[in-house]
Amino acid sequence: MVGSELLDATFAALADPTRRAILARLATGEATVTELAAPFAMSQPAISKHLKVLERAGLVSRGRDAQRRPCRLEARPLREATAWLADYRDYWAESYQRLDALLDELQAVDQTDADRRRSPSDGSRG
Amino acid sequence: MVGSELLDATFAALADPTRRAILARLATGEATVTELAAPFAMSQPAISKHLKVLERAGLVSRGRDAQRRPCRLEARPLREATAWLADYRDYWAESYQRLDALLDELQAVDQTDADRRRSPSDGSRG
DNA sequence: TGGTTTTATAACCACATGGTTCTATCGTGG
DNA sequence: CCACGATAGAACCATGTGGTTATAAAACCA
Repeated sequence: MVGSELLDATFAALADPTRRAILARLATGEATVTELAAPFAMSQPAISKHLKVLERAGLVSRGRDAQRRPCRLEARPLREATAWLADYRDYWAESYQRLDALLDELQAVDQTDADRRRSPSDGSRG
Repeated sequence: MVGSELLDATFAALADPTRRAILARLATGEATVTELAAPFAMSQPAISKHLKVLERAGLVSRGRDAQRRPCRLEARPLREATAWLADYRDYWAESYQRLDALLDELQAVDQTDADRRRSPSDGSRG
C-alpha cells in the first residue's frame, strides 16, 4: 500500500481553483451537480469532469437521490495530505532551517493570522 | 494578492512523486542538481525541469557556488498549503461531518499514528 | 588556452488536462 | 406513456506536462 498515488491524486485534485471552490461549496453540505455547476461560468460536463477527479482522489463520494447524484465531502485524503505536509514542516523546523523557520513563523503570524481567520472561502475563480 | 495561484502552483508541485522525493532529499540539506538527479532513473534535464516547477511554486530557492546552483528548501508555501488544508479539516469537523469526522479521527490514530511517526521519507518513486 | 564539469535550453514526442458541444441514459412526474 | 430534468459520456480541440536527446553557456582546472 504505497499511499504515494493517493497523495498524487489528492494534491493534483487540490491544484485546481475550480475544484477547491467546489470543495468550499461542499463544505457547507451536500449538493447536486447542477447546484455545484451554477456559480461557475462553465458547462455542466466540465463540472462533472472535475467531480470525477475529486472522486478519484477520494475527496468526494456520491449518493443517489432520484435522478440526482448528490456529492458529499470525504475528509480522509485531506488528513493524509495534511499529515504529509505537517511532517515536513516539523522536520525542516528541527533541522538546518530551525532559526530561519522560527523567524519566519514569527513574521507569518502578523500577516497570515488575520488572513487565515476568515472563513475558508477560496475566492479562487471569480 | 489572490494567493490562489500560489496554492495552484504549490499543490501542483506536490502532486508529483519525483518532486516530493526531491523535497525529501532537500529536507536533509542543500544539494546541487547533479546530486539531486543521482538517485533517479531519469536525465538531468528532467530534474532541472522539476526544479523549475518547484522554484515557480516558491518551494525551493537557488544559490550560486561556482558552476553549481545549489537548491534549498523554502517552507513558506508549505505553510500556506497546510493552513488551507487545516482550515478545511477544522471546518468540516465543526459542521455536518462532526460525528463522522470524530469517529474517523479515532480510527485514524491507530493506523496513522504509527505510520506518521517515521521520518518523512516519501518512498515515492523507486 | 583548451578541456571538463555543471547546468539550462531547445526541439521533439506521447499523453494528460481542462474546456467545449452534442447526445445518450436514467428516473420523475404529469 | 411521454416529456422533462439531471447527469454522464463521446468526440474534439488547445495547451500543459513529463520525459527524451542534443547542444549551448558558464565557470573551473590543468
